[in-house]
Amino acid sequence: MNIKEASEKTGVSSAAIRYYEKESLIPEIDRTEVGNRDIDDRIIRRITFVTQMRAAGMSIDSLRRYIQLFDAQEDNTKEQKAILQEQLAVMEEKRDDLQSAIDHLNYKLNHFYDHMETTEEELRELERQHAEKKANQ
Amino acid sequence: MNIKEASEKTGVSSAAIRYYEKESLIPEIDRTEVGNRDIDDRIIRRITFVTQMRAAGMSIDSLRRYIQLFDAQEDNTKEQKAILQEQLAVMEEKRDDLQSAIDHLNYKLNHFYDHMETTEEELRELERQHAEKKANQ
DNA sequence: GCTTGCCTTCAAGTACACATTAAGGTCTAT
DNA sequence: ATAGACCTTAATGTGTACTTGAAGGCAAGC
Repeated sequence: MNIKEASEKTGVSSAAIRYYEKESLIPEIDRTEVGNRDIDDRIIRRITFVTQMRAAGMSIDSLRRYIQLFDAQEDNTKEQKAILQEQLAVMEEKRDDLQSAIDHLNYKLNHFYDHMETTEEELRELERQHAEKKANQ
Repeated sequence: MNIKEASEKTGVSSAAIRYYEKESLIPEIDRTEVGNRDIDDRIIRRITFVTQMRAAGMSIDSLRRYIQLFDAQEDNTKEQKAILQEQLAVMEEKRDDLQSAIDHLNYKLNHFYDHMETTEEELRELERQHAEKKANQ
């Protein structure tokens, strides 16, 4: 499969696929005789994995670190698990934040009045959370 | 309240507050006699609103458009509601995507093997979704 | 009167994640 | 054999969302 077909299959642009390869987010891709990339299903799966993690908010840099660990020969399953679990925690927090914002918007929609501004109670709660986060650092 | 206190209260940097004002995400802030910003709770609430929507993935540009509509004199409640509802839909989709990725990672953690790559079935499902999205455009 | 610490504006710099362009190679069809 | 549609690398450009730096003003404390 050439890069264009891979692009169409994954929804990731050709330029982005080359970029991912260069940045070691996906393995080095085999080449045809004339030097064109020949992409197989293993690569497609890796691209798809990258896309999912990117959509979930993982940065190129974090992804590279994880993948390098993964590709290393040593048995670092524990470390890999830890990283996955860390990422999972980040994503769950993101999801919860998103849910809060959704609740907030739903509230505003239901009480459609002064809806652009946070209410006093909400503000106090947010301030409390902010202070808490700071204390946790 | 000066800009530094406002920054500490909201967790948004002084520079970012100035930037938000310049970009009309928050109203023009009152000044003291010497020209320093004097920030009241109304502004704090607006900053907090912006922070929430930003964290939920709303761009500066979309936010500005929404806020400009809101600040306009005409009665455009319906339009505002529509925009809020649109944003709500975007956020819910984001939350669901995030949940899918979380499920995916959890699965990988539980079947810790070949976990970096998407399975064949998942791949087929993703391809299906991709085709569907394309068809919807 | 000088340092410290806050503030101001305006311009320029930065990080991320690609996208685009340039210059050229290969393959297929007409 | 020339066009068209792919491909390659390398360098440069782009948009977003700020951050940082320069140059200066104001007020308090030593």
